[in-house]
Amino acid sequence: MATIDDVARTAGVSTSTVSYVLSGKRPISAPTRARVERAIEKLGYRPHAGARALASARTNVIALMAPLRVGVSVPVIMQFVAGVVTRARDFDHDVLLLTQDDVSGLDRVTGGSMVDALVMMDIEADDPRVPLVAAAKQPTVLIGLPQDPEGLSCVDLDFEAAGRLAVRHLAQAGHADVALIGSPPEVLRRHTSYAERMMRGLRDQARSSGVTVKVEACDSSPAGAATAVDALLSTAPDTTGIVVHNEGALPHVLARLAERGLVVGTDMSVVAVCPRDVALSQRIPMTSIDLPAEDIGKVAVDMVMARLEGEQPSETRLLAPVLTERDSSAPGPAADVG
Amino acid sequence: MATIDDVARTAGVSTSTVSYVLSGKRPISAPTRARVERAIEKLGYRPHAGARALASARTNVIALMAPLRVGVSVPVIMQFVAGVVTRARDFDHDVLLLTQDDVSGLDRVTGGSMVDALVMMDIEADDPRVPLVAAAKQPTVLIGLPQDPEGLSCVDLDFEAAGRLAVRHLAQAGHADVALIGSPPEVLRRHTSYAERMMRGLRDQARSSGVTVKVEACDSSPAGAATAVDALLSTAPDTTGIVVHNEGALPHVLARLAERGLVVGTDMSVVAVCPRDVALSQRIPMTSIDLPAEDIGKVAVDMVMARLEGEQPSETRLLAPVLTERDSSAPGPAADVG
DNA sequence: CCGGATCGTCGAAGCGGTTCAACACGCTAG
DNA sequence: CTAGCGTGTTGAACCGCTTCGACGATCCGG
Repeated sequence: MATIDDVARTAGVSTSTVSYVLSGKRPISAPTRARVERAIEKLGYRPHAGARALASARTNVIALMAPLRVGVSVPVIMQFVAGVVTRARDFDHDVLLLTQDDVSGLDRVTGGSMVDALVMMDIEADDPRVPLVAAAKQPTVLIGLPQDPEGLSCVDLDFEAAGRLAVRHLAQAGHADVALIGSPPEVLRRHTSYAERMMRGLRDQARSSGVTVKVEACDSSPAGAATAVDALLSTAPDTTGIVVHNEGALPHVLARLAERGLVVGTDMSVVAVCPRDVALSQRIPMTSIDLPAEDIGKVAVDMVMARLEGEQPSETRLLAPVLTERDSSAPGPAADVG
Repeated sequence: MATIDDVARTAGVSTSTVSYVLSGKRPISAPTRARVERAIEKLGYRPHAGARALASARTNVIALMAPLRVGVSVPVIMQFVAGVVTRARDFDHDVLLLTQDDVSGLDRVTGGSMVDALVMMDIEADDPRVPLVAAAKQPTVLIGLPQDPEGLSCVDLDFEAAGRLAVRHLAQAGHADVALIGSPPEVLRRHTSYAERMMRGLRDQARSSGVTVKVEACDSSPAGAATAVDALLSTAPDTTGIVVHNEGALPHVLARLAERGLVVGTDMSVVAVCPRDVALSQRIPMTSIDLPAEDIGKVAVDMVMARLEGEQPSETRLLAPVLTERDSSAPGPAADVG
């Protein structure tokens, strides 16, 4: 591999000049720049990342900590990841991937100066990683909200608003009894905050819209979905509107409703909270509140980069939910008959 | 951040001694080692990754190039990734994540010495990335097979054997007319080799088992699956055994079969080629040939690490397929009646 | 015609590790 | 008693790049 000295020699300039051509931090005359660039081209020179990191205290790498295994729905994770990686490239950064459970990885990458910044997904209410990154010298952005987001940078969908929006949509369509089929019990147990925020919004809006709301936790398996649907329909048989906030369970919920002879979009209105493509790949196109995972990932990177440049203060950003009506929801019992 | 010199000073030794304590490359007496370790502990010292990379020409990072977007099924990708990341940690390496389409990323990370080695997923027959990594100084392992794997390291499921196994299973169960519902057309168009290897094995075994085999490409959408099923059943109405090699389409294929009044596991035997958990989360537990994505990822890392240590020659490893009988396959028309 | 900016370039000092040759020391063998 | 050896430790060179202070040249106004 050619070094910067090789380039300098073949261009007939000093190494610092080459460095300045590369970084643009000092003015270089056009002819000199041209000679240097020709030399770089000719030698196929690539700056050594380690040397650069050592000298400049910048790695141009950000760490992304993602849950590679359980619970959270896989397509959603991938979209977050895709968003983060592509946006990072826009800032000329690469992404180092850490798994959620590798808590010591935080120390490793921050303490070892392997990365300039961190993005962490799937934050729990009382997340053990939060104090660690708060102590790190690298800025961090959390995807999801911990108990106390004070002084931290966070992004997420505004699930509380999403809950309100879903209920408002159903209530306005004339549904008087609605339900949530939500996250698996273990997610609730971990107090992943989105589930709780969702429920809060749901209940708020139910109260002010004057509708009843029943909540069922739901395993992502076919059996779990069946159990939840059955439980719901036996304890709240008047339910005509369901919000499903569980991508994994969604197809199985729909299957169970069908098995019980309920036609979604006619007998039962269903609003899904999930990524657009998941909503579109069900047996019928689902009315849904989009979970813009890729966008959230991108925003996370934008925020972390902002903090890396200027000394932006930390902030938490909640993205407004958007509901798209498709074929799975329809007017309910109390609807004005046009 | 404390440096190695700080540690040396507080331990009362030279920096090289600290370095040797850390690396174990020279014998250090117990008392000295203890003093150094205490100092490290006390100062919370972490070696600077960049400095280390510069001096040792080793980054302890491997690059993983994964398709973060289309085509290939998302859960499978995640399992590959999870396998790679966890196994990399066993070798004290971290993972830098590149997207498939970021071809220039290869140059960047190899030329810039950002990584010690590479793992690339989703290799196509005539993959443009192959010549690039072949020219790189870092060893590379491909997940999937290019046209000519000569001189390259590759891992994959032995799809040809999987095809044979699937047909043999169905043929032995008494099915005389079988079919493949396979990858989306665009995957075939890219000549991703697994699809072709699968078909080859399928046809080979069909010939020697004396059964007919019909092949349908299949989009992963509900509509695509319906089209494929309908086409199959109209052009080959005698089909009683289907191999589905398309995780995304699998649920929709099953749904369409049900819509047409065919009971899977009775009227129609279906063998899925997919990860175990996908097979288990369908409407009924599927007889399947496991696609051990996580294992493949791990093997890829093992191979790449082996090449990093000794000067192992490159090799290609095909994992033997395993078929697990569950509820979606049953004896067919020609079965001996017990 | 001179003093002082301005512009472009350079030299050298780090950045924080690894590693090699060398050395001090206490032993054993001759 | 000395030559020779192994063990444990050290000093210093080096890895490839960034960046700061300085310097020569050119240009301006006075």
